[in-house]
Order: sequence, then C-alpha cells, then structure tokens
Amino acid sequence: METFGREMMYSVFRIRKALYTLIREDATRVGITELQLIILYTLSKKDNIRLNDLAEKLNMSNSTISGTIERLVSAELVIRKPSKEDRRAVTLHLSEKGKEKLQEAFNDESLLLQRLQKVETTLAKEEIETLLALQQKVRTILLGEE
Amino acid sequence: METFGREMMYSVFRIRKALYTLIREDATRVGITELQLIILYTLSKKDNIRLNDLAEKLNMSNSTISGTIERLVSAELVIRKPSKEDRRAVTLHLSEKGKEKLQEAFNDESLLLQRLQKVETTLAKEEIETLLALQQKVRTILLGEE
DNA sequence: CTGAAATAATTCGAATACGAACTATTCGCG
DNA sequence: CGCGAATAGTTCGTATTCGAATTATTTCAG
Repeated sequence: METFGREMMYSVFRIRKALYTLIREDATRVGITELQLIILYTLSKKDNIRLNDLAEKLNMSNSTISGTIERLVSAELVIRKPSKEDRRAVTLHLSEKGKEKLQEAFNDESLLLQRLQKVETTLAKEEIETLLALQQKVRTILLGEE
Repeated sequence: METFGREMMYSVFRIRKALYTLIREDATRVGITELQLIILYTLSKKDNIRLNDLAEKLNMSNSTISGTIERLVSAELVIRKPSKEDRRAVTLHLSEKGKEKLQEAFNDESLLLQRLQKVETTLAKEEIETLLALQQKVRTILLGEE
C-alpha cells in the first residue's frame, strides 16, 4: 500500500510540471524551447564544456543534447568547436547572440525568476534546507545507493 | 541571486528523472513505454474516465494523450468507447490484457515499488509529511495561486 | 608499437509532448 | 427555437527524448 511513496511521486511530477511551464513561458517569449533555454543558461555558467559532460550535467542522453545543440548552432546561439586535446570531442560556447537571448529570457519579466524569488522569500530558510535535504535523501534511496 | 530557488529546481528535476528511470525499467520489461504504463495504472484506479479528464489528471495536453491512447488501443491494452451521454466524448477502460500487463509490470520484480517502499520505511512518517507539505507549498507559489 | 577495447559524438527510429488548426457535437442566450 | 460560443477529440508540424547502431579517435595491454 505505497500510499505515501506514490503521493510523493505525484507531488514531484506536479512541481516539475509547474517549473517546466514557467520555463516554457520565458523560452517561448524569446522564440526558443525549454531545453534550449536550459542549455543556454548552463553554458553561461560553465563555458567550454564538452557535449557529453553537458548531457551528464543535465541528466540527459547525449543523443538528445546532440540534436538540440545542432539546432542551437543553426540558430547561431551556440558555437561548437572541435576540442584541441581530443579530436573526437567538441566544446560548446555561448555566442554573443546566445548571451543576448539568455538575458532577454531571464529579464525582469521572467515569471520563473519572480516565482523562484517568491519561494525564497515565502519559505523560511530552514524550510528550504529541510526540503532540499529530504529530497536528496529520497533521491539517494530511489537510486538504490544507500 | 536565486541560489536556493534554483537548487530546489534542480533537486526536483533530479528526483523526477530518478522516478522516470525506474518507471521506464518496469515498462520496458513488459514491452511498453513509461507513459503507457502510467496510463494503464491511472485507468486501473479510475475506470470509465474521459480522454480530456485523463489528460488533465496527468497534467498533459490532450493531443499527447490522444496519440498514446491510440497506440494502447492498437495494442489491445485499452478499450475506447463512445460516451452514451455525449457523442463528442470517448470513455476509456482497461482490457483484460491491459490488466494483465499492469500486473506484470508492477509485480515483485518492480524496482519502482521496491524503492518507493524503501522510501516509506527509511524516512520517518513526519519527514514524509513535512516533505509533501513543503512541496505543496512550493507548488502553490510556483503556480502563482497564493 | 600495435590491435582490441573504450570513449566522444552523430545518426536513426519510435514515442512522447506541445500548441494550433480542425471536425463534430453540445450548450446557452436572446 | 436557433445560431454563435464552448467543448471533446483528432490531426499536424516541430522539438524533445531515449536506446541502439555507427564513425572517428584515443587508450592501453601485451
């Protein structure tokens, strides 16, 4: 009778959906998709990353990332360069246009940023820390690592 | 500097991915996909549901559900009947084959059920309740409803 | 130093996943 | 009653999403 476990599962699905809907709003406003925006943001935090490392960071298969990077390169938002150290590898960088697009998506209008801000101001610091700790605990169990 | 908000967001993404990977294992073992398994389970809990209601329950667009139901009907796992009350609507039901498939997916081998069980036995009851309450709080803020 | 194993990325096929456009039916206001 | 608005599903086009197969390169054991 896994009632609590299943409730937790549905709860996670609902929050994830709510977050994705907010991301989609910002992304659509500037004419790109959710994943494309997530990738632009990730590249802004970590330049010069390899494709497989990006896939691992985002918890996605490299085939998914490869296709999306292809479209971002076509749109001239990302630059894909062959790696100097390893000729099999490519390294990824934001173009100027990509940086501008990211700025435009996450500007003052961004509902996602407003709502995340609201989460931080509404919940007590200890509540957020408790939430993160419990979620980490759940994830560890789900991965069968404990 | 939405550090905590973003951490919370990534945390949710990671748990959702872990859950989906477990669901995929059970689904693949019996030859169907994640969403197909989720739909079979949902129909087992609520028979005679309409397509749009199912889509709303799963937080998905009706076009996504429509296509997947089409494949489930082709595989003879789901029965789609025109509604008696509303000639625009269809009602959905598990077939016997669908019930068997569901049983087979969620049997003793199911890693998902084992891990959910482990979450329940590992975390204290208050911890789970705290987690669900905090997640609900976060979701309400994200939806802009408070 | 060389061939087999491992690794980085791409490509492929099938199934989501969405919004928009469309068809068929029902609702509801005047 | 009767017609415009709303609703239930389907279809379409584009973009994920995955695992498996493939190509190119690097690593490493003998």
